[in-house]
Amino acid sequence: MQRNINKVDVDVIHQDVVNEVINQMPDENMFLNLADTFKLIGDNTRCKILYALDKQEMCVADIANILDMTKSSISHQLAILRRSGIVRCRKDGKEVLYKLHDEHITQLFEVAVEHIIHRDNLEIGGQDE
Amino acid sequence: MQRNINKVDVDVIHQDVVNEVINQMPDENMFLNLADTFKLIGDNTRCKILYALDKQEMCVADIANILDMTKSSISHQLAILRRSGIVRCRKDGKEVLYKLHDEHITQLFEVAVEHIIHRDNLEIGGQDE
DNA sequence: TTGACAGTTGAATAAGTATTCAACTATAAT
DNA sequence: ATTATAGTTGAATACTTATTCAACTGTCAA
Repeated sequence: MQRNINKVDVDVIHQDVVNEVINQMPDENMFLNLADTFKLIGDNTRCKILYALDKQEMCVADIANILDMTKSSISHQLAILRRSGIVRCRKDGKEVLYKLHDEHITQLFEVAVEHIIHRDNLEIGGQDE
Repeated sequence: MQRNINKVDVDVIHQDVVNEVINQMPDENMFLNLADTFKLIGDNTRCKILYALDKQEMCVADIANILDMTKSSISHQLAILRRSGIVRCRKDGKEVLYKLHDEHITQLFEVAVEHIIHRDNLEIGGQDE
């Protein structure tokens, strides 16, 4: 990871640990991509849209109906998803049909659902380890 | 998924499709949890912190050094991660040592990295498929 | 007990963003 | 041609949130 002007307000506590971890860190660009990817999915509306499009190719009006929202807000969110490349669309007469175009998104949802279930189980069961 | 007051500004285009997808949608709460989970990881600073803590248990000052940021901002972000339960901490003298406490986060990173690499390959190779 | 250090915290600021609204384009039907 | 419908888009608003700053707590050493 690239190091710039020093913003740190402390001396290093464990220089060896710091050095070792710095060597294992990917570059700044990879983190920007990672954060952007999660940010993209990290919105209630976009979560629902992606989940719905994973089941079925659909037009904007249908998605708006399923999510109980306006066409405009759905269209705005679809534009964001389209620009990022994780959904594709095609015209069919007056309609525009959207579909999911990324097998990894489904995987991310599956892992996250596991995470949530696991976390909630721990909460109910109390703090064992 | 629960349906409330109607915000939709369109009639349903394909009622059968809409009904089928609605039946497959998880409840609102699951989507809130999903979005919150991704939102948590969807930040450049928190991405780096989690990635670093995945390698090594560390104190706040070390993390601040690795990310080249102030202790204060790191501490704020660690508090968010701690509240969500994906990191744990323990005191050791004057230091507070943090570590990752969730095996799924590592998995999410791995899938997301695959996604990014796959996406970038497609961009370079042009629009095949 | 005094000083130094590691970390936390609350308030303020600044930057980002989701939704709304209104105006717009494009396609289809009469 | 005209009208209705599906969808897009830009600007405005309201809301969220990351970082900074300053003051604070708790722990260790002298």
